[in-house]
Amino acid sequence: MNETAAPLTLDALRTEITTRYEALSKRLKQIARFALDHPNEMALETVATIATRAEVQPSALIRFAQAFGYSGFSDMQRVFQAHLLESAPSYQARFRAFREQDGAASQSTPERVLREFAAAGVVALEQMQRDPPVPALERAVALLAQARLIHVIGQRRSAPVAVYLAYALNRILRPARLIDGSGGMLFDQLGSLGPDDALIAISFTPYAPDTVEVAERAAAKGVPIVSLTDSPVSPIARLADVWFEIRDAEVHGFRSLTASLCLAQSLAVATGLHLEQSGG
Amino acid sequence: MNETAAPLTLDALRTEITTRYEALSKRLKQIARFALDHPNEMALETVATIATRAEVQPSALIRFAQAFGYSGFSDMQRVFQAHLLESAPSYQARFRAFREQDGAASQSTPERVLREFAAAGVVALEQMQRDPPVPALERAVALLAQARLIHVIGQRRSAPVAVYLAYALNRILRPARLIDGSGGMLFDQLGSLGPDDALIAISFTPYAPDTVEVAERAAAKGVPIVSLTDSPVSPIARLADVWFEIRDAEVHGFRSLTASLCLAQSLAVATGLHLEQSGG
DNA sequence: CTTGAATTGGACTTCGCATTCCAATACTAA
DNA sequence: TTAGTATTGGAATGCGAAGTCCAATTCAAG
Repeated sequence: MNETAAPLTLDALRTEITTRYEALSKRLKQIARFALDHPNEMALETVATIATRAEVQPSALIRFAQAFGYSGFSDMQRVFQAHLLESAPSYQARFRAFREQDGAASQSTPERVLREFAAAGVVALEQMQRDPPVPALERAVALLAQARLIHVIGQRRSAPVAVYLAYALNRILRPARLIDGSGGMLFDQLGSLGPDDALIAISFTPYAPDTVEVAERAAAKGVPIVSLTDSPVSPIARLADVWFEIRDAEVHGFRSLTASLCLAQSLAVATGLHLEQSGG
Repeated sequence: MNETAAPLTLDALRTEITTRYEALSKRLKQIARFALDHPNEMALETVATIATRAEVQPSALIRFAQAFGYSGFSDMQRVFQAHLLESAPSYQARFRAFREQDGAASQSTPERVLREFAAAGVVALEQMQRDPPVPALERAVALLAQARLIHVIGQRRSAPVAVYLAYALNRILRPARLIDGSGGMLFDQLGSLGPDDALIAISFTPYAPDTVEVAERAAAKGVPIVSLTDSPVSPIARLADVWFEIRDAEVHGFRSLTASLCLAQSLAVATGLHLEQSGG
């Protein structure tokens, strides 16, 4: 048994394995090679399975893990799993990692809050950059470019996004109208909705009932719908012709709007450019 | 038990979950959402752990897997694991592909626009993180925490920020009122303004005249003002007790709102935490 | 060879997991 | 309401996994 502290990252473990490789016994060398060559199997398979693949005894794997300071195989396996998560496009894991690294922080100073929101926003935007919803964007742009009048609805936390879209669409000369239900006339505003129009609906859990109902009525009238929402099973996603799944981070119980607004802005500007380029 | 063949890929499973979602029972819906939202946990964690996270019974997870044609949970989990393995190596390649393509930018595709906005947002947020306006934040929080009623004004591109602030402040139980001038009653809404209140004014070049005038009238009445603006020489910065200089990036003639909203959000949440911590 | 130490194989034990099952509960329809 | 049905919670089960241990084997040194 070795007394070194067990490596916490796969990189550290790799280094450790490499440097100590020559000193290992025959069987442990065999496992070391396998671990370096097949990190994914190390992350996902059971001891028995890996033992078979590597052509060693299960117990040898436990010894190997213990030789590198882990309490057992499962303990070491976590390192391999964590690595898999990091390299996968999982922004939640990375965000959690960030917050934990931030660590000691007992108090929530305004500065800390700001830093957290900024960090969450960066992660969300990077995620969106890495994995942009291209087909949806293109279809949405085409749809919005030819609509006679674009109606926009979004309530509570989605209201700012709706307000922004209405503003931006008007600026690029696409007639847009915000359905804000002021004066209790929410559904009265729907009178003029027709199949030549388009509706942009924005809603996140818990979905505002009014938004859902507006989308339902519009769908019934054959109005094309573009949805910004958070899940494929959202009520407004299933009604939509084009829908975007937006993963905004949540800090202190408040969802960020960073990704939503970035998408809204892109939608408006891309529509504008589309019109320009097609001689609009 | 369902007789459909169990989906073999995560994409197929996602589709299956989505289409059958409405027909699922309450608990199964809950699991469906969790599975769609946290594919990585589904891949790596044990039934017991996932059950805890998703707030369901372990047995419900087995039922869920079986409802989708799998023999048990472990069977379904393999699909999530396979996906993790696939996406892990490819992510690096995709990222590289993006950066290379970035160079030869001839056309403005929707994808490019989205990427530009995301990149601009990241830069703005990183700058804010690097150089956070701590003293202003702290003074603003103190000011907002003791205001009787908080009035918020912001027009055009600043409107979303104002809408968001009004929403968020109300959520943390700080009475807030949006001055939106609907029905042409902009200045009529100022009647109740008093020195116990506070005004948050948001405006960027070219400064909306109405916003400036509201700020001026408020200042004349001795109302404390917090300004979000873009320059120390902005008309609403001069009038303010606390002001923030926000440098949001501009892409294709459209200023991003990323930094503004990040600050707005931090302001609201920090105020909320301040009240909690001081026993409000 | 012989001896002692290190390494290894593999049966055994223990523990924790996925899965089952049934009683309790929540719905639904009459 | 009430009866019947679907859904759910959670204890009980059995199985398979990780981890232990010791006898067998290999290796090194004299």
